[in-house]
Amino acid sequence: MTEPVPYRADVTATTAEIIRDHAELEDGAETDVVVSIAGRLMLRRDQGKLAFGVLQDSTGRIQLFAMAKSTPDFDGFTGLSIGDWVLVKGIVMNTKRGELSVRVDEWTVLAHAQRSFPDKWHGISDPDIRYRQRYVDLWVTEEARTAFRQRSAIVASIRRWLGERDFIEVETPMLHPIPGGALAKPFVTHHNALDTELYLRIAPELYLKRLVVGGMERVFEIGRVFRNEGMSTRHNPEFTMLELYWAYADHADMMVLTEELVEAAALDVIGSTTIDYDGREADLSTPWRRATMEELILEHAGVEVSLGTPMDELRALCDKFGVEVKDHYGPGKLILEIYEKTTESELWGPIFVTDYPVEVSPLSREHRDRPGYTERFEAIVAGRELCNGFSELTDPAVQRQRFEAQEAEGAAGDDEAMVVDDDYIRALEYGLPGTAGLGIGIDRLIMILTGTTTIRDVVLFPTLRPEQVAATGDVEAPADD
RNA sequence: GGGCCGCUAGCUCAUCGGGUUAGAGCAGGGGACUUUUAAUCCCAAGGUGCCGGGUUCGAGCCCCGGGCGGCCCA
Repeated sequence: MTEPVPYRADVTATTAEIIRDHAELEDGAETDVVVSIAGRLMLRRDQGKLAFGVLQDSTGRIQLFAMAKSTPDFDGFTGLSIGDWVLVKGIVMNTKRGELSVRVDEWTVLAHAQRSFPDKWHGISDPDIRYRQRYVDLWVTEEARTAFRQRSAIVASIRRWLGERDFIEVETPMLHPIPGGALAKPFVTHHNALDTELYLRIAPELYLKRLVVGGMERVFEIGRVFRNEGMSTRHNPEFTMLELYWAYADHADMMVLTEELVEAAALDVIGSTTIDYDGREADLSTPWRRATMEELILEHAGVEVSLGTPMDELRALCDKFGVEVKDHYGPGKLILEIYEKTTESELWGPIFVTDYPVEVSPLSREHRDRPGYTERFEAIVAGRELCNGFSELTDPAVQRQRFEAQEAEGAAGDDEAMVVDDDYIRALEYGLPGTAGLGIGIDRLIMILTGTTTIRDVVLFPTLRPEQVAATGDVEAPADD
């Protein structure tokens, strides 16, 4: 047992409030304003019969000023460790050198830091420690605090914006009997009571569209999805997705909504539509450019392709560009592969890439003017794939064919292919009006708006290999298998 | 999965053509100091050099295997 800490503390002010309310205080002046503030002691400078400290709370930092003649247990105060939580009560004052301070007239330890805090100047530079011990990183890394505060603000802004437009927020299952709604490998788990396999959702899509069938004309969900795939600076196995569905609207409406939503979030949180990202600028102001996938392939790869292009020609192009293809790939898949290999990484955006082939878009409705293509778009913003949206496929018979085509791909070895979801088809049979859908990667959006190039810097606890430190007492060693 | 790079004290980093006892700052412990700003000064302490093999009279350093991380690629 270590020393007990108080159950509660009476805090009357934050450091930010004090700084805001006393900006004009003259050097050496004292006020009669008494405050109680709490936080961690981040720095301490003992000076004989005086001591200075820096207290940090969730809003900022302020100096503490202690005097041997007036601070109770002065020696105890100067004996505090960096990282200790303290409650300090005293007047607001300014030192002779003009540093706004709280005089330590009373103080209480709220918790002792039993472990040494990181270097007070360099902080933590080891990314592994930053991610594994976020509880320390958040104290010592200003950028981390800022990023997560902004993350919260962005999500709140999106919720508000959608609420103002009569979208209602829902929560659909994360445990799916059939993984669906995206082309991705799921995590598998087991439900004991039902004795059945369940999958962590790879997308909420099919449930949300069931809700449109159920009469929820404008519906959205912000939640975690899980994909059992590799990790990188832009992929975490679990990430946050916004999906929304809008009855009576089509993909063109949805592109307008998308660009307006992103613009609004940027203005709301960043205060600007111009962002610096990875040393380059992007202008998020509406409208964004729209171009078909094939137009963009022509621009960037210099080749003209379409679903009418002979298969051997498409295969030859894939070969030329170094794309690995499988025998069962149709022309739509080949065009997508060419796009991804030659064009996608060249795009900076914001831009809507439109008219994806039916073959690679099993849930999208066929384009009203271009057979074989869909009314689907993805947005590229600051070189990142940000979202995916389309006019939803509403015809149950066609949806069944698409699912079956997917199953055939699965049989051919594609482990990301979809399987038939009979209940979803049953829902469509009850009638789904023309509806537009959208999925936005919230983590990616936050990266773009906050200028962060690693998803791990916008996810509080990114997925890491489990730590295995035996004997140090840091982490229990896992039992041998 | 492949390539490159890294791993030294709680944290940030040194050290070397293989050579007594692996250094420093910060943090932590002692002490000095009545206006500091990463305060300063003095003292003491702090290490399985990621792990396991190998080469060598001698390995933190060279070689092999493994672990973890980063970046790039698939």
